[in-house]
Amino acid sequence: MAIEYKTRTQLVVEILREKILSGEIVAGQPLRQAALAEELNVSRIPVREALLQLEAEGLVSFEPHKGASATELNLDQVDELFELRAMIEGDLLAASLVDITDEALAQATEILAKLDSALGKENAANTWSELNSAFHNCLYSGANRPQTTDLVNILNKNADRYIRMHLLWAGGISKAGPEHAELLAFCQSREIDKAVAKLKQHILSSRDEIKAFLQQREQLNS
Amino acid sequence: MAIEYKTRTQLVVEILREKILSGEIVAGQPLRQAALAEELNVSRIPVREALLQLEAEGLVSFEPHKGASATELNLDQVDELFELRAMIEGDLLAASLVDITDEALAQATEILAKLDSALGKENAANTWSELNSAFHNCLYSGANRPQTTDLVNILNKNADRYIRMHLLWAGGISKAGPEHAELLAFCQSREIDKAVAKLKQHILSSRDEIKAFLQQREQLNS
DNA sequence: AAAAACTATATTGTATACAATATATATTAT
DNA sequence: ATAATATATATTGTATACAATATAGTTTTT
Repeated sequence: MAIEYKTRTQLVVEILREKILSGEIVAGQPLRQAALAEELNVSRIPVREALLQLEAEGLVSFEPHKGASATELNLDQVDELFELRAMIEGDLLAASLVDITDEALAQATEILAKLDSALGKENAANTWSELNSAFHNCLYSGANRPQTTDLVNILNKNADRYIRMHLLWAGGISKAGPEHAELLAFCQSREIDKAVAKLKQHILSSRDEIKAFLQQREQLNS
Repeated sequence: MAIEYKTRTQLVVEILREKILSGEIVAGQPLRQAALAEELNVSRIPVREALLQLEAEGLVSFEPHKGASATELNLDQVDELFELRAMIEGDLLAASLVDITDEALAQATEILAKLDSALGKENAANTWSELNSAFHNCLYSGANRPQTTDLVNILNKNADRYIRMHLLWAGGISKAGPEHAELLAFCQSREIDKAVAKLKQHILSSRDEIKAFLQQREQLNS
């Protein structure tokens, strides 16, 4: 595997994204360019460029002269995000299943096995969300819709924070395991309608769990 | 109306976006940072930041160490983009019509009148796309889905290039006028299903016209 | 004391200068 | 002559320095 030399901007993007997704950088808290630059041993230029890119991903809000901060979604926004995902990913899956390869399905099966075994272990949240994203992307690989796939991945990066938080604090998406297996079964038998329905239900049920968790936490803080 | 002082980066974003949408900057042609900086009387820093923002909008592709260029959509990508729009905007309209205000509908009627009268005049492409976007946003205003609305606007910025090109070179989206009127009528009578169907058909028919135009132009160049 | 005006400070925005990388040209080896 | 290597040039990436703006604190005014 060739080592890819990245620009400092790219490195900063990756580090900051991970910190936001993992919750190390708390939403709402201001992101001072100078402080980040010193911490990461770069100048403010790559930090600024990284913040702009993260803003495009929806993870950061950047106000001129005021500064940047990690974005925080309220309950309504979580609702909107997951419903958008359900619609777009449902459509993408339908398009994909028409001519998905057996190879892609086999790969999805492999990833699913890893996913299940990852759940109990340490550092579960990080590996889980990576594998989860790989699993879904595998199922969408037949669609041949690069722009839609990019969009789905951006939306997922946003949802990822909440999924991870839920995994860490509440012990995980309880129904995700069996739902993934059922989804994959419908894909393998090419039952498109059932697969799409299962996928949507899967996304919306994780939405419900996350909303319930957020609501509960909100009450504790008030 | 208060004068808003903008950063140089914001100004450069607006100027470059307009140049790309209007076709002054041809797709594929490299965007040299130094040249743009000199032309716009700024340093390369705001130019770089502007290019990054435009990349997030999908108007520019930015490769590390290689440079930036305006993106060019091929036929498949046009297809994908417009189908994505049809799905998302259809859903958004359905949600909006449930509790859209009479005020918003009245405003849409006003904009539609301006749209029709703008078609013949000079500078039609610029004002048309602005009014067109305002008209659609008006119809979606009842949905109260800020994230989806943002997304729709980004997708529209991308589609806009093709719509403008088509307006300029081929005399316009021939069916847009009557389609808009029919769409508005269904919205006013709150016939949600018919309105959504009309909207989707409207978006997809503009896709067809644009694809036909692109195909024709491709044959001329080969 | 409350509001307004004026500092001082912190922070962001941008120009300049230099470093790193890629591309084009020239040189050498086969 | 062609391919490979080396050099020069163009272009991008990033650090530093300075300018502009916003914020916090202070003083002045009412």
